[in-house]
Amino acid sequence: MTQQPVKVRFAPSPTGYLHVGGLRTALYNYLFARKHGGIVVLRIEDTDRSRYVEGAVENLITSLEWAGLHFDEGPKQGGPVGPYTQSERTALYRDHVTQLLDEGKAYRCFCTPEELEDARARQQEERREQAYDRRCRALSEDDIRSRLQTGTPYTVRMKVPLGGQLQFHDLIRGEVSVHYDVIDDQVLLKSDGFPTYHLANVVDDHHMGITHVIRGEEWLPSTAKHLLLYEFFGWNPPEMAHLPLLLNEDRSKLSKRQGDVAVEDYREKGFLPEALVNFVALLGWNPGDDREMFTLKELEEEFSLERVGKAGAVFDLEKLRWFNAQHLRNLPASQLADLCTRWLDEAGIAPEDTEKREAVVAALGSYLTFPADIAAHLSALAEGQVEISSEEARSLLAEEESQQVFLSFLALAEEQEDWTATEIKAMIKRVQKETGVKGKQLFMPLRLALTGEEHGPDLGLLANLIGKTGSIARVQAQVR
RNA sequence: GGCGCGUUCGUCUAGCGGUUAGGACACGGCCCUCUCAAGGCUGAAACACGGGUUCGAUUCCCGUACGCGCUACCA
Repeated sequence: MTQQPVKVRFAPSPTGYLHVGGLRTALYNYLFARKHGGIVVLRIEDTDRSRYVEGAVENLITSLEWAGLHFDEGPKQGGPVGPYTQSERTALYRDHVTQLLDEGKAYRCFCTPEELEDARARQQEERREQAYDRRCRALSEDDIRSRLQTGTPYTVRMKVPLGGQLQFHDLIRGEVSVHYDVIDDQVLLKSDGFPTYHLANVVDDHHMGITHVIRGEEWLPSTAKHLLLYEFFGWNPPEMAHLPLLLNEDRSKLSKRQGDVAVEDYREKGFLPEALVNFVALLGWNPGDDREMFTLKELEEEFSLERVGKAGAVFDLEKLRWFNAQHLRNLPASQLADLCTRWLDEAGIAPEDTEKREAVVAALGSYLTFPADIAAHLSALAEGQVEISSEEARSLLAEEESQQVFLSFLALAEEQEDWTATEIKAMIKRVQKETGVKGKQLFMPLRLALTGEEHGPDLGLLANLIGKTGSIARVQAQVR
């Protein structure tokens, strides 16, 4: 492997959305490139025409950019080795197939999908190994010519050596060896003229100058085929690094059936890109110490493939929620207010009153896992009267002691000049002195009268946010 | 069925021959506190199993079990 500038790629197929596993693969590629001052390219692997999904590429790019992952080269921004969409590179693949055919390293296969299907079913039934029987590998020249003349559709398969084994070094797994006799004569060119993944990824990685292939573990078994192709073409293969899989709770490969897998699903649910990236980065990688909170920038400096583990990782939604709450809390008040803008508007807190909006989110920040959670806490601060729904609360408010507290509070509040949280706290202290009521008996009636809730942030803070007039009106409303 | 890869608390993980096996999420307790969150402290909780190698294995080697992946004219 020659020492050249690092160049990696994230090569998803446009199936409609970005899978969180794909996000992690993209992230690791991105981090590896950034760490080594290299280049990261986005390549679209759309060689399966039957799976074409409208708008999928745009969606993919939107999700990647939302996560903060920006590519140096790709279908949108172009680059020196484009195009970056495989369906636009078919001529290149055909040329390489022709070369292989000419050199006797590949052959035409005229078997129909039905025949292959039958053969497979039979092997399955007899519980034998499932592999193509290579019947077309031995076709005579005449045979091939006559079939071509009648226009019989065909595929092109690679001629895998009949014996021996191939060993390679994986940056994550170490030495891996595979025997040739268990490798199928893989189809390289489909009968519709499009290449399979196996051919296209090798041809593209080579021509795009990819130095490190970082991809999911599901590709490990076919890596031998890919390496064989490099050999056929006389090319230097890139370094290989196969990432452990992301798993469902039952430890199967993370799939749609068992929950959300699309990045956009998480986005819609109120997860922050910072949180999702942080969480997913730690699914398979760790910094070697106890740190867990990372920004993308920090990850760019810390990441290394050496610290990527080998075993699959269960996607634990509970921990992701925790990361979200942490990142939400780390946000400056202005940003948090922006995220909560919809609910602040609904609560009637004027958009121009940025000071109040930021004070509100600062007071409520530690209660939130998602921005939307703020709605549940805002009713206490909204305009108008509060509603006391529980019977228990109503009877507490009616108690003689509570009524004394209210009267004392009202008298002092009228004279109160400054309505800051600390002043209000001091004032409540005076209520305590006057009435002799303290602790829970003092605060709970006030809290209920002011907010209608029995739980919430510091009462001084809340009364400040409700304002002097509002506070007095609310307490007044509870006086018999 | 074949092949490959993997296996430390429920989950994410640290550990790279000698540790009271550490941290985080979740869970329990305590503290803080008017309350609820947050925060602090704390508790319970793991080396899949069997053989080697070694003075000594969670760590190295081999088997077994289990799990997962691949086995398409899908990626």
